[in-house]
Amino acid sequence: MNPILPQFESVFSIDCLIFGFDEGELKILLIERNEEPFKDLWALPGYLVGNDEGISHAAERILYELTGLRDIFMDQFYVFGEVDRHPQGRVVTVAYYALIRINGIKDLKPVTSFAKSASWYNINNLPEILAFDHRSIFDKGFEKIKQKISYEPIAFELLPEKFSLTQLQNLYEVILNKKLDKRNFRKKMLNYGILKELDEKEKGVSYRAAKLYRFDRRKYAKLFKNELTFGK
Amino acid sequence: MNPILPQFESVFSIDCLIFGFDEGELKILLIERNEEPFKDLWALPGYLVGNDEGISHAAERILYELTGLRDIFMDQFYVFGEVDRHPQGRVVTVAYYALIRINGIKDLKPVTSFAKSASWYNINNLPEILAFDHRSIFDKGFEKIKQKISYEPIAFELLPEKFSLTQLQNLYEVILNKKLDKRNFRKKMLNYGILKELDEKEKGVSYRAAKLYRFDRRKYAKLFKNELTFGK
DNA sequence: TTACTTAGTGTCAGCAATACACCCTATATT
DNA sequence: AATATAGGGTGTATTGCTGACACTAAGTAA
Repeated sequence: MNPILPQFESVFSIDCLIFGFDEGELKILLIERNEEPFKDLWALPGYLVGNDEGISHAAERILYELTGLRDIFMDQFYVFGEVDRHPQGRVVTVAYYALIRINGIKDLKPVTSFAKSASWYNINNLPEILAFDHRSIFDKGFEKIKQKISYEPIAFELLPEKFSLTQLQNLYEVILNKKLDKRNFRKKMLNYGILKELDEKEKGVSYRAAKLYRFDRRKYAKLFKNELTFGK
Repeated sequence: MNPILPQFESVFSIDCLIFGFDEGELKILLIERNEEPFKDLWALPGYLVGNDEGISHAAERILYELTGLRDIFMDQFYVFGEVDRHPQGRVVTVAYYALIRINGIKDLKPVTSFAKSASWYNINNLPEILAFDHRSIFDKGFEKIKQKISYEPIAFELLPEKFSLTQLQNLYEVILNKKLDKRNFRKKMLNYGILKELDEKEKGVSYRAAKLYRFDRRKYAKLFKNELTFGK
């Protein structure tokens, strides 16, 4: 029943937490495995690192192969290296998160043979069981994102180029898992001075259209002064 | 000149940034290599992870072998996995930082054969050249510590159990690399309510002795509410 | 007793964080 | 044309934290 796969001594892999924000929901991309072990279970997309391939290169390659996307915001956040985390040998995995803009690309075709499908899951509604230790990887990565969103402008990586303040606030609310006050949120965001107000408005809504903004990377650089809590 | 060492295909190692605070200076522990490659150069203490050994276990073991210390505050902070970072093969290294209390243990005897000595270096006065990519590892790790000290109570891991506010402030100043105002620092620290004032005073000083404090882990738990910047 | 060295303390101003509720505007419906 | 609907957009008062700033207190050593 369980076909014996080639045994390996010690290899590295990359596993990716690919976050996307769509229709007010924060989602991650999972693949349905088509191979043992954990055949038919959902897993984080990931793959082995080549023998002559740098870790960060591998991460970008694997993301590209799965999503067709390049130049994506991604960073490693933890290494999972317990001896028994892979039933067939020693696999140390470097976990990355990636933040992508889901525009039209909701349904990604799995490119790799070991997956039979890929789909987006709301982070509050993941499959009960994930393959390997992928549940812990998710937990740890989501924690990081939560922390990071409070002091780095990662939210903008998840939104379209042009977005409304309401969209931005929704994203913060979903990640932080709490309601924020609309007036305070806007005051604070606009005060940072890192948003550029555009001459455009939302389209296709059946109510008053909201102004659109763009993240101003240039101005953001200035904000780097507030890195540290202590003043004098 | 350069003896050929056994070639390996793909292994992983741990490298440790071991921070200590002593006599008002922040230091890290370096070893002087006794083996090629980079013989006679200074390097971060580290070693290969065993084939049947978990990453975190290896980190603790390696730290123990080098310092004789257990139950130390340590955490991984980054993986360095470029193909050419080790001249003799593919070595992916998981970098950890560890924070230890230097009490009497200033001079550690190297336990491993590949080191001929170990010593503490002031972080502002490291050797010009470190082995491998250890300089980048230091830079990245020190950045993390800097950030972390502003929102997690890691400073206390570096101080003795009982410490004065002046000691604590010195440590912050050294890590953040700036002078802090004494009154503001004390006000802020004491307001957090995570310090327990003791009935003891400094001893052996030739001036007015300072009150000693202890970090109150229990009360700290409460402070976890301030994790996120947004209130309502 | 004096000199020296570090410990220890309070206030004010400015700004950011929070709490809170109503009118505006674009579209869809009748 | 009038009305309903749904989300867009706005201001103020309070409170608490941050940061600037300088002198006295206490202990030791000579």
